[in-house]
Amino acid sequence: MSDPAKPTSLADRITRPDLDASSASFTPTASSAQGKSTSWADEVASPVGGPPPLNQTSSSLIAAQVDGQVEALGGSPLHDSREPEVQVTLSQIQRTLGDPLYSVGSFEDLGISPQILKGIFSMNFKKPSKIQEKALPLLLNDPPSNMIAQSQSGTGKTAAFVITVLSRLDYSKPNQPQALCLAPSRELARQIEGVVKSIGQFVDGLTIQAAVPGTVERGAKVNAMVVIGTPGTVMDLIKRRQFDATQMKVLCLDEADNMLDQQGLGDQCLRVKQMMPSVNQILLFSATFPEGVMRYAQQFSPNANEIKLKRDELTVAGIQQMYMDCPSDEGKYDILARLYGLMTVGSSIIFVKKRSTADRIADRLLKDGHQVASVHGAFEGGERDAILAKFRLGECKVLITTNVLARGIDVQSVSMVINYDIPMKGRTEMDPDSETYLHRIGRTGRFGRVGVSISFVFDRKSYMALQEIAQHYQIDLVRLDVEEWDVTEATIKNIIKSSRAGNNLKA
DNA sequence: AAAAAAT
Repeated sequence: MSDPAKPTSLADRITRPDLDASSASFTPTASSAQGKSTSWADEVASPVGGPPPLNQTSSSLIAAQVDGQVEALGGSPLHDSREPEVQVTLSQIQRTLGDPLYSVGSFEDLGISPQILKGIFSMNFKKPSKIQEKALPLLLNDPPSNMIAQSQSGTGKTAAFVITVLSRLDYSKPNQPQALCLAPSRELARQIEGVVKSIGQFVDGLTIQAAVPGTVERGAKVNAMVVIGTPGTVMDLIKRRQFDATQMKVLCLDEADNMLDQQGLGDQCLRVKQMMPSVNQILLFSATFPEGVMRYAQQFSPNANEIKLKRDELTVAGIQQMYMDCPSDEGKYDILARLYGLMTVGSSIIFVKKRSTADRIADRLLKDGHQVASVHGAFEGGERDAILAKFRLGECKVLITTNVLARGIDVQSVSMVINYDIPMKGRTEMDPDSETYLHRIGRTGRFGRVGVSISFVFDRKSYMALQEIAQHYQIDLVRLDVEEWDVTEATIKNIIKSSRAGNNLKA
């Protein structure tokens, strides 16, 4: 699409066939439209063959938008009017059973036990979120039916399946594993374990156990009613006969698209499922279900009721998505260091691609006098638990990590997420990873709060990757200008302050 | 490349 009749230096540099500035999802800033900045990203965004880009974003506008969002939250961040409508598809079986497809207005209407209800309210849940009000009647209906449920990050998927699991247990068999939840990382499994403990704290006789590396001694038995684990460890324990899975009733995969898609993980999940002959309810939950994986998911969880979202309904409105273009790959570090002050207003997570980058950046920030921690798969299990515990407590406010923490982790004080490296699929580095992007930024803006995500781009490839992600979700990203640091800083600060106000609403 | 299992 670049015009060969106009072989400008710009066109030479950016041979970009499908970029049309008029349809680009990026929102250029004032400086780019004025041609003031010389950044290559501006050049990409400026007309190659199309009309000049619109110029509508200013920091004051951003601040106003964010203020409006905080306003819209009202008194309850748990009840977010911005959540999109979900599309519910009933399985054939469900249709013949009559129509349980109503929304409950309150947790009391679900008919769950008073003990579980007490646990729900003790977690400060007041009303069911959109996904909860749609999914729970189907999940709790008898006989049990399978479910594939999609909902945005931070809208209460975990609580939905935990309530279901607790409602399915036979409390006369305290030493018999009856429900299994699997997650793609140790940290997420631990977190779910915590939610089960919280919601189940008033349930008499409930037993809960984590099955992640290092939690089950060799030769010891897994004999809790609810087991939460990672696939490898669980498979291992079943094979060694430390874990009797024969009476298992409910199998739940959190981050199901990741669990079924990823080579290795998918195999392990399938094998675990095959070792559980009496399972009668298979639950798959995620914020993302790419089409290819969805088909496999439907095989894994046959005849499931489905709750789906459209692609452009996946992003959470409370997350202000921004980007910053950096002078070079190495130049990203200086920008990051300059952002440190803002990162500690709330808590922040910095995502990088490689473990080695996480180590390198963490070391350098520490040397430069900044307090940060890093965590990734090379750390020993106990150490990983300890670092995350510190982060949750706010004792450590800046965490540098890999995709290990991209999914599911719920730390409500996180007001900023930085994509130091844009997430990419595969080894070839050609495919932007839209799903991982969405999950990463979903670490902030949870349960109706506001947050900021800043993605670093530094060359044509990284810019185009981000551009593609923005187009995938049909969203605008706001450009932060390195040249106008004061404005940039004020803009971010404004949003983060709103985020903290949002937190206070909960109290 | 990272993750998830150890061996």
